[in-house]
Amino acid sequence: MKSGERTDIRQVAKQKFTDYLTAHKCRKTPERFAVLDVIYSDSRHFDTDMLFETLQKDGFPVSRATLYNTLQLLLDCRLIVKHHFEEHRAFYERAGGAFHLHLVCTGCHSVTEYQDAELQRAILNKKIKKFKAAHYVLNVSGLCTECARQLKKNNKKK
Amino acid sequence: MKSGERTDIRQVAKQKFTDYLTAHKCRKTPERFAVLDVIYSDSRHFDTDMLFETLQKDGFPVSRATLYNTLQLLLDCRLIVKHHFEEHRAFYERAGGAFHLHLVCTGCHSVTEYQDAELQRAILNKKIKKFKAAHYVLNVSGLCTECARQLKKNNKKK
DNA sequence: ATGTATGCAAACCATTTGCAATGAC
DNA sequence: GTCATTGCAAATGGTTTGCATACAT
Repeated sequence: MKSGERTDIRQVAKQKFTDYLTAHKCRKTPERFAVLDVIYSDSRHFDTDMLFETLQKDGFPVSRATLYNTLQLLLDCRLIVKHHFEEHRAFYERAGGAFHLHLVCTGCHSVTEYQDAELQRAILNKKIKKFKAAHYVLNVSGLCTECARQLKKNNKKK
Repeated sequence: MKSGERTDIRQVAKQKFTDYLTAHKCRKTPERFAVLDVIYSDSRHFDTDMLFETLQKDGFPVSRATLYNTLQLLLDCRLIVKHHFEEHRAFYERAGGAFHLHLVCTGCHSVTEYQDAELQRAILNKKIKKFKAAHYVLNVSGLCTECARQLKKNNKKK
C-alpha cells in the first residue's frame, strides 16, 4: 500500500457520502461524518458495539439510534456492506475491498478474511442463468487453529 | 425422483435421529419426531414460524420452546443446517442435499438454490491454511429476472 | 425560521430461560 | 418413581421507534 492511499480512500468515501447526502436532501451532521471516519480508520469488519465504543473513546459519543440511522445511510449509498454471520448481531465491512472469503470460527466467533485468486476467478466468472448477480459472499465455518487445539485438549481430558 | 425415495430419506433421517437421541440419553418424545416429520415432508427451506404453523395445522401443536429445543438437537446431529440470510430470523434447510449456492433476491427476498459442479469442485477442494473448515456457504445476492424486469420498467417511467 | 437529526427511553420481536406440571423410561 | 421434557410466561438483547430538544440549513 502506497503512503497516502489510506487517506485517499477516506477522502473519496467522504466525498461520496457528502454527494449522497446532498442529493437526498439530508443534513451533513458531525455525527454522520464521525461514524464514517471511524469506519475508515479501524479494522475492516465491525459490529455496532465496536463502533459505539470506538466513538466513545475517540471523544465523539453518538447514540445508538443515530448509529443505526447512519449505518443505514452508508448501506444505501453502498459505502458499507452488511453481513449476518451469526444469530444475534449484524457485522459490517467497508465496501470496495478485494474479493475475499470469510472464515467464521464456530468456537470463538472470530471472522477472518482469506484471499484466494483461484476461487475469486471461479466465482466472479460464473454466469448464473436467470439472475442478475450483484454481490458474492463465501463464508466458511469451522475452527481456527487456536479453537481446534483447545477442543483436542478437552477431548483428551475426558 | 423415484417413487419411494422421499419416504426413504425420511426413514433414514428418523433412524439417525433415534440413534442420536439414544446415544445422548435423550428421550424420544412424540414432539421431537413430529418436528422431524414436518421438516422432511415440507419444502427444503423453512423458518420457525413456518414450522410452528404447519405443526398447528397438522394437529401436532408444539410450543416454541420445544421447537427451538428440537431444532438445536437436529443441528447437533447434523440433520439440518442453519442460515442467516436476513436480519431478524434464521432460516433452516435439510442437510445432506447436494452442494448448492443460494441466490438471494434483494428485491423480493426469495431464496433459490443453484447447483454448479464446477464451483462445487473449486470450493470443496480448496485447502485453507490454519483453519479447519467444516461447512461452506456461497450466497449470491442480486435480482431475480422478475425483480430485474420490474426495476427496469420503473426506471423508464421516471 | 424551518423542519430534519439527535438522544433518550420505551417498544419490538426472535430467541432463550425459569419453573411447575407432565410423561418417557 | 425418577428425572428429562414440555408449555407457559417472563427475560434477554440487538435493533427500531416515538417524541421532545438541538441544530444544520
